[in-house]
Amino acid sequence: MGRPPCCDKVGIKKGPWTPEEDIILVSYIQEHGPGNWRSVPTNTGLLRCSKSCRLRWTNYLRPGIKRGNFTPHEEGMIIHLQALLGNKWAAIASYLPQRTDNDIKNYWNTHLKKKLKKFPSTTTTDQLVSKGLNVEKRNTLEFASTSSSAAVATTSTYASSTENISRLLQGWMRSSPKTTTNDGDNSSLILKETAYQDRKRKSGQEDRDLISREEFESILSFENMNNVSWDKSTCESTSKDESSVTPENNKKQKADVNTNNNNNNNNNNNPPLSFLEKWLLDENSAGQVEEMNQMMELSSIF
DNA sequence: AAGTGTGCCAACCGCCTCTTC
DNA sequence: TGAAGAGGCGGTTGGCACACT
Repeated sequence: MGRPPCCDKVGIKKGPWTPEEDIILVSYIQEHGPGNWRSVPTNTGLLRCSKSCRLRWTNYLRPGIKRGNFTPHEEGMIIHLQALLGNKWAAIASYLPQRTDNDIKNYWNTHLKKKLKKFPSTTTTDQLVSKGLNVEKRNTLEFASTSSSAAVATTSTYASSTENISRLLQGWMRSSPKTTTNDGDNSSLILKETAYQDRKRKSGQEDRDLISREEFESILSFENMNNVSWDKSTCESTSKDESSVTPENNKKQKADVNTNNNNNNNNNNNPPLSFLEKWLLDENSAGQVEEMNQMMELSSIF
C-alpha cells in the first residue's frame, strides 16, 4: 500500500482548468517563479492540489511550448530516442525543449505506435545499425544515456536547449501584447492564443462569458513581467555561483535546480547532446526519417 | 438530424526517487 | 538510519470534437 494520493482532500477541484484559474496561476508564477508548488494553492486560493498546478504549468502554461502538429524531424527524433531510451518521455522531451513529455507521450501513443505497428522493423535499436548507425556509435549513445558524469562533462553542449528556454523566458518577460508578433519571440503569443482559444471554446458553451480578444489579451498582458525578479540562474543551471551558498540559499537553489530541470525538461541523467545532436539533427538522420515515412506510407497502401 | 464510433489530448492516479529532519 | 513529505514520471482515463452511418 503506497502513500495516499495528495489530492484526495475534500474541496479540491478536479477536471479541466478554466481561463480564470490559468490567469491566477500564471500571475502567481510571474511574481514568485515556478517551484514550491505546495504553497501555490494556499497562496493563490486555487482549489487545486500542488501537483495539478505543477502539471498545468509544465504541460500547458509554461512559456515556449510549441503546440500543434509535430514536424517529420521531431517525429524522427522521437522515434529514434524512444528506440534508444525506451518510454522515458521526460528524457526524450529534454531533446525537444518546445514539447512536453505529455505531448510526446500522447503523440507516441496515438500516432507513432500505430505507424510503427505497420512498419515495425525500422524502429528497433538493432535496425538503427542497418540504417547507418554503426555499433560503436550506438554503444556510445547507449553508454551516454546511462552516464550522468558524461552529462556533467558536456554542459556547454547541453546548454543549447537551456539557453533556448532562457531566451524564450526572457522574451516572454519582455513581451507585451504589442510586441509579441516579433519573429522568434512568440512564446507569449502562443500562451495567449492558447488561452484565448480555450476561452473561446468554453465560451461557445457559455455565451455569457464571451469576451473579446482584446479584452482577453489585456487580462493576460505580461507587461508586469518587467518588474518580476526571475532568478536568471533558474534558466542557466549550468553556471551557478557556488560561493554564496547559505543553508537557506542552498535549499532554495536546490529547489530552483529541480524547478529548472522540470521547466527546461533538463535532465542531467540524459546523454549529452554532443553525440545525439550530431546524429539526430544531421541531414542523414532527417533523410532516414523521410525515407521511413515514405516506406510507412507505402506499407499502408499495400 | 440523430446515433454511434473513433481519435485526440488534458488531466488524473499511483508509484518512485530524492530531500529533509 | 529511517520516516515523512514533496516533486517527478509514466500509464491510464474521461470527455470533447469530429467523422461516419
